[in-house]
Amino acid sequence: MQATSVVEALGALAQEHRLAVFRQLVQAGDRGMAAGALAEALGIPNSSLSFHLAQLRNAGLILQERQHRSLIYRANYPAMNGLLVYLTENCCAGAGCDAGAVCETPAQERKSA
Amino acid sequence: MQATSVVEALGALAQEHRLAVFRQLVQAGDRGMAAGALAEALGIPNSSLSFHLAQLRNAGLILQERQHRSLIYRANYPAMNGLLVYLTENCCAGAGCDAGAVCETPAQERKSA
DNA sequence: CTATCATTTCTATGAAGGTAGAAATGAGGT
DNA sequence: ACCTCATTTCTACCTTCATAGAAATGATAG
Repeated sequence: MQATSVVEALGALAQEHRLAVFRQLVQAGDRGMAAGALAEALGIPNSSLSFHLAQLRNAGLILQERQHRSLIYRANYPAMNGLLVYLTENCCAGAGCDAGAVCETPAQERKSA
Repeated sequence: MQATSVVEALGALAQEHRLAVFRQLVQAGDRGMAAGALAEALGIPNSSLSFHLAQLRNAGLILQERQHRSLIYRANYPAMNGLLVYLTENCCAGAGCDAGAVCETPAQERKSA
């Protein structure tokens, strides 16, 4: 991962609403959530939410997919991991720190569970 | 860790220079670095760097300590871990993701090594 | 107590980010 | 074809952030 995209990703997360959106999607898992559902769940006006979703998407942190009438958003887990790894790279001058992926893409719950 | 402080921490890191500073300190380990050394290493004017250091410090990501004439800065590893953990909390709707501390405070290199 | 050095605060200026109502878009259903 | 609904783009406003030179601070050494 590159410094520029890390800054973008961090900047995308460094905002109350966007952090809430991202976490909601992280917790929603592979199933994702529609823009409208997010807006209602978090109490954010549609136009504002749309702005924030665009930022998160532009930063590569979330993925968009149309499903019938709604646009479904999902967390991009590999991107999140890249971020975490970047921050801890070469950590502590090599003093026994293990920096690795924290969360792999969930595979075992494709619209079942 | 609380949402507000997470936003602050992410905001602090979401800037080219501050991210560079933080990584430099993460890599410097427990030994830390003086403000002047950082300014020179990263090619940032003193006054600008001071502004950024204050932001990082205010966000709780770095620690300050006077050592003779210089102010030494060190990464706050527990704070960093809190951040990483927060992002991955309740990850993937409980689909087998292990979110935990990635880097503990380095203990084995106190001004030796 | 004074000189010196590292660092911070002050200041002004320019750029970027956040908000939310209203209008526009674009896909689906009938 | 038409209507409807979900979502996005447009717009305008205001707030916050980044920058860096110059002056001020605060600690140490002599």
